[in-house]
Amino acid sequence: MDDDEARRRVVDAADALFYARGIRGVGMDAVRSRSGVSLKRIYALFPSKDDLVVAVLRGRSALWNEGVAGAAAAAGTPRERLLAVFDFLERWFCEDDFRGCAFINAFGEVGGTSPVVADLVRSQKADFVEHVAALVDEIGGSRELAAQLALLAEGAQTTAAITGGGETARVARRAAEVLVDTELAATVPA
Amino acid sequence: MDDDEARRRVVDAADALFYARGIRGVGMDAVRSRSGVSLKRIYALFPSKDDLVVAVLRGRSALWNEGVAGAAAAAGTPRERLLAVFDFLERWFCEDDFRGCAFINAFGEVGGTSPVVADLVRSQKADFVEHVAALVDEIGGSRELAAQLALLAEGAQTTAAITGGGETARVARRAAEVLVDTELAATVPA
DNA sequence: CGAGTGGGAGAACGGTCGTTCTCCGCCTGT
DNA sequence: ACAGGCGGAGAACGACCGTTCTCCCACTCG
Repeated sequence: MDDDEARRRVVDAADALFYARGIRGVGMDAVRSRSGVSLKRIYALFPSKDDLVVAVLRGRSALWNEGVAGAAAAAGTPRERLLAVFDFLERWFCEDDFRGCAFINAFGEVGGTSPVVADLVRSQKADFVEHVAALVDEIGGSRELAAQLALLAEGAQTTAAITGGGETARVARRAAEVLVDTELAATVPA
Repeated sequence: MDDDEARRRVVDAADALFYARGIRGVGMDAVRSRSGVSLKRIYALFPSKDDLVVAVLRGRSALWNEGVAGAAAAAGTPRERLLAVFDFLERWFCEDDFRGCAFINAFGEVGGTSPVVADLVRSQKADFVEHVAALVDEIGGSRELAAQLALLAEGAQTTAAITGGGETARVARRAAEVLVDTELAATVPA
């Protein structure tokens, strides 16, 4: 097993454990058992648990950006591209191990004491707003509309985490449609 | 100092500490130092840390319900009563120690391992949706509208926690106005 | 085939956790 | 004044944490 493979296994194991039990709720021994990589090797790859946490969040970030971009790419019209994020959320919410947004969870748990995690979460959320803003721009929407849609997406994530169910994503999508169509009607009154 | 006073001090201290550093990030010694109540007495009042966590969340729940109801009561029209929750959020977001919704934070941190916390958070969020639904009912809105407004409020809380700033609440409020007015125009087309 | 080395398993270490216990000073009742 | 017990301070305890270290096996290279 080369370093890349070991790294991947460790990050995957840590991601699943952190996500299920919280960061402080999992010890490095648990990461070792699940990944099958020795403690010595883990510490050779990640000098501290904090570094591992950062690697896990970076991985989540890449996965999220890829998923959101993919959902947009698969849609036809600019309006559908914008709303596609909520379809992506619905698929995600229905996964059986769904437990909310890992960034929000991490921020709530250690954001107050770990500046590196707090910054990472902040930049991830800022990236998301930028993504939405770019799609909103395609239909001539305002930056405020982008912020509103992002709010809906965040709310859907936490609500789905707590109350469960993919219906939450559809509720958010319908709200988003109203906001989008209202803005479109106002700025381009046919 | 009687038991009620001691209980209040312990819960207040624990609330502030848990909120700032996360539940697992604060030891019982820290609760003792901040509350000025001896460890022995704390354990006489709360048999375990879990019981203390539950008491803290119940206190937050009471405070939240009271604040939300107060904001609604202070507003004039039914529409303003419904939107008042976002004004309440704005005032809250601007407090300098604001760090998001304690229920969401607790759920993310220990919801996966502590069923009692998970249930408490679920019921708190369900109560909030009921509160919104009652206000929505006053203006003849649908239950879906209530869910959408709740989503906006949740999203505003997490977004404000991460990116900071009370502007988030105003963005959410304006989105809520669009949703409310659209529904009103559809069901009661003057 | 035999010396050297890299990596695995897991013990060890210092620290902190939640919880309990010990000790002691102080109030009470008579 | 004095016995008795209540409650406070904080030491003690066992468990677990993040991190490091030791030991040993297995493989490489000559």
